[in-house]
Amino acid sequence: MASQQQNMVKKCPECGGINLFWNREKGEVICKDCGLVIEDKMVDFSQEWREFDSEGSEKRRRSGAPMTYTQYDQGLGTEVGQKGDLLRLGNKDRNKFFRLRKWQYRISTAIERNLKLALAELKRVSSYLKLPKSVEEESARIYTLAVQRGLVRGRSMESVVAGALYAACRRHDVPRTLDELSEASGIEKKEIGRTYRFVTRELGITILPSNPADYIARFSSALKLSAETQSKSIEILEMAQKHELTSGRGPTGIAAAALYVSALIHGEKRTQREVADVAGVTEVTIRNRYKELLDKLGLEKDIKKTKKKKKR
DNA sequence: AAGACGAAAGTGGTTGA
DNA sequence: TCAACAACTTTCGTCTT
Repeated sequence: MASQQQNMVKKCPECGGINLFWNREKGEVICKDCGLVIEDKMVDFSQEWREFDSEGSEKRRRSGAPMTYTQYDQGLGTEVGQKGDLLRLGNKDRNKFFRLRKWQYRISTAIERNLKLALAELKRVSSYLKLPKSVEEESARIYTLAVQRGLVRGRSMESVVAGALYAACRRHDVPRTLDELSEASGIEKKEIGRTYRFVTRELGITILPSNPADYIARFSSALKLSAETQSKSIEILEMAQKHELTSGRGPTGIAAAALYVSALIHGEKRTQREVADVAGVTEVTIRNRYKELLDKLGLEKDIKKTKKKKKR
């Protein structure tokens, strides 16, 4: 959880300058000395407050007691308001009772019902994808905000749930591909992408382009590759980034190609088809990236070496 | 026969006038 | 708002192992 906050950038890795500018809108850090855009894992923690401030001051009371967004009533009781219960309560609890009822009163029944259904769906998809609890929480929060803003209108509930999950995955550096979300939720890929973009834009959530390296571990284990192959592919990725082969390209394609090359080098050959399937890209894309990697990084020798070794 | 490779046409999204 | 554009996909034919 805290890992994302730990590696904040203090110095520019390029020129060592400390004159850094944090662009909150884009979630980027820019070095004013050399102009380098430092891509660091960064989460904008500020918008949570902005969202609630704009809703009204009374909502800020949620700071304090831990609440969970994965329950539609946020962990508070649902049967608040039964008059019979009130008589049995002491003074202290009576205050609590009034607070809770006041809280609940503010939530219209329509939103409540929507949330109840949506969060059930969210949990279903989340457990299907084996997502960590933190991501589930985050996506539930995003969805709740979306509902409060009326962003669900005109869109299917399921697609917004999928969009929120996708956004949460990206923010927590546990990326799932759109294909995986699509399979788990039964929503079309482009629909998820659309609502994802819409929701994040409307809520002012900034999301960094996902890092290809984040995919490696998952793809690697899906292909049953060795740990050496895995770490080699990370090395390849780092080299590729230095040669500016990664910008503008789909991260999954790059990760897949790096893994494919790495597997060749270590004599753990997988077909392009196999790698393409787990990465959710086509063989053609892998071929293109693969070719670029060989051209710019001069990896041909390494591959030839392992071929010769095999013959002996 | 299966996998690797490459060309051509199509798709959805971004960008710039 | 529309057209140009880049990245990626689909499809299909050819070459290699």
